[in-house]
Amino acid sequence: MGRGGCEVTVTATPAPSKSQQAYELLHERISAGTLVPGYRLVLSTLAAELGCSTVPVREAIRRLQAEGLVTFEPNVGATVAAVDATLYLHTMQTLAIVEGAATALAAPELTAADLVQARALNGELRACLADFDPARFTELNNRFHEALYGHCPNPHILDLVHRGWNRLNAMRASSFTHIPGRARQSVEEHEELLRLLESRAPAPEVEALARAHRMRTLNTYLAAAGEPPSAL
Amino acid sequence: MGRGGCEVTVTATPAPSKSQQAYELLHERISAGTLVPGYRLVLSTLAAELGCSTVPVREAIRRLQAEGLVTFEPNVGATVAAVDATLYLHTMQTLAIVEGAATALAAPELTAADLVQARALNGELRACLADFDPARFTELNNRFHEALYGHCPNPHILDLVHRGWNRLNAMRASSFTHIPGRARQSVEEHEELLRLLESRAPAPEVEALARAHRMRTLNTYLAAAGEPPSAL
DNA sequence: CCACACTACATCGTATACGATTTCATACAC
DNA sequence: GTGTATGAAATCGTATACGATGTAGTGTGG
Repeated sequence: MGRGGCEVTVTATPAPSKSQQAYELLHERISAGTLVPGYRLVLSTLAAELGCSTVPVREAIRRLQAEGLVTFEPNVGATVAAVDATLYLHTMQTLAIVEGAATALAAPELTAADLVQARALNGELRACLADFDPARFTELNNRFHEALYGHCPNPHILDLVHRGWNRLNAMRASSFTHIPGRARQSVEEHEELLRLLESRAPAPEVEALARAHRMRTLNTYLAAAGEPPSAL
Repeated sequence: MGRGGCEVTVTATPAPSKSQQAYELLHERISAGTLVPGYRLVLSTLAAELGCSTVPVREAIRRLQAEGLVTFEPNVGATVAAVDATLYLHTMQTLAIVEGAATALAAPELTAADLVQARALNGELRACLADFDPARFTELNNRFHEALYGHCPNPHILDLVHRGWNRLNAMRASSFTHIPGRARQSVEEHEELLRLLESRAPAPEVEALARAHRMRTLNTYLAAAGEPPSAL
C-alpha cells in the first residue's frame, strides 16, 4: 500500500539469520572468556537462551568446531576447547608460517600511505607501553599486523591468517598479559619489520622476519614456562 | 540378554550419521567430477536422492562451504565452486606454503623405514611414467607426499595440508593430466627431496625445496596457460 | 517494442516433534 | 563391599511442517 516509497527499515541488518546470531554470540563469549574451556555447550539450553530453536544453534556449533574453538563428540555434545600449552604452541607456530607468508605476499601491494598508517599504529603501541593495558595492546597489535598482511592478494592465505588470530584470541593466553617484557621487544621488532618493508626488501626476507617475530613471541612464552624453544 | 558376549556387530560402522553420509557422498562426487562447477545443489533434491531429510544435507553443504568446495548464498542456495585459474593458483600457492612447512617439521620425525617407503612410492611413480595413467599417478603422488609430511607433529598444519589437497583433488585440474612433461620432472624432484631428507638437512632447506617443488608444478601450469609465473 | 509492476513458484531458514544413543543413578548378586 | 546389570533421564540426530526470502514469468502502460 504505502506509496511512501523507501520505508526507513531502521538501518537494520538486512538478514541476520539465527544461525549467524548464534555463531556470533558464542564466538564472542568464547573469545571474551565468559565460557571457560571445558564448558559443556548444550543445544537446548543455548537455544532457550537465544530465543530460538536448536537447529540454528547446532549449525553455529559445527562452524565453531570447524574453526577449532570447540570440540565435538557425536551423541554427546560440544565443549569449549581446552587450551593446552601444546595447543597454544601449535596455533602460534601455524600462525607464524601463514602470517609470514601473507606478509611477504602483501609487501609489494603496500603503498606508502599503508606504511605510514602502520607506523602510526606502532607509535600507538609504543605509547601504550607506559600505562600498560594488555587488552588495548593486543587490540592495537592485531590492527598493526592486519595493516601489513591485509593486502595479501591470496584470499585463502588471508583466511588462514584470520582463523589463526581467531583461535589465538579465543584462548585467553595473550602473551603480553603473561610476559610483560615481550611487549616492548615486540614494538622494536615491528620497527625493524617496517624498515624492511620500506626498503622494498625481497619477499623471502620479509617472510623470514615476519615469521621470526611471531616465533620469538612463542619462544619467549615457552622460556617463561620453562620449556625448550620450538623449531622452525 | 544374550550371554554370548561380543555380538559381531557385523563389523559395521558404529554410527554413520546421515550428515556424514551426505558429506562424504557430495565430497566424492565433487572430487570425481560428477558434479561440474556451477552445478546448483538443491537441498530437497539431494535429500530425496539420499533418502533423508533436508537438515543433514544442509549441514553437509555448510561443511563443504567451509572447505571451499561450494559457494553459498543466503536464501538462494549452494553451487559447486567454479575453478578459476586464479583459484587454482591461490590453492596451489597456499599448499606450497603449508606443505613445505609441514614437510620441514616432519623431517626430524622420519625414520629410515619411512624414507625407504617413500622411496618405494617414488619408484612406483617412475614406473607409472611408462604407461601413463593420470589418475593412478595423482593417487601415488598423494601417497608419496603424505608419507613425507604425515609425521608433522603439528596437527593444525597437517589439517591445513589435507584441506589443501582436498581442494586440489576437487578441482579436476590435476596438473599431470594437462602437462605430460611435468610428471617426469616431478619424479626427479622427489628424488632430490629424498636425498635431502636422508642427509638430515636443516629444516629451512627442506622447507625451501618442498615449497619450490610445488611452486614449480604451479609455474609449469601457468607457463602452459601462457601466464606469468607466480611470486614466492 | 521496451520498461515496470505484480503474481506464482521455487528454495531456503527455522520451529516443533519424535526416535536413537549415551550417561548416570540405583539395585542386586556375589 | 565391590562389580555388574537395569532403569530413567538427558541429549543428540533427524523428520516433517510452515513461514520468509528470492526469482522468474506474465501482463500492462508507455
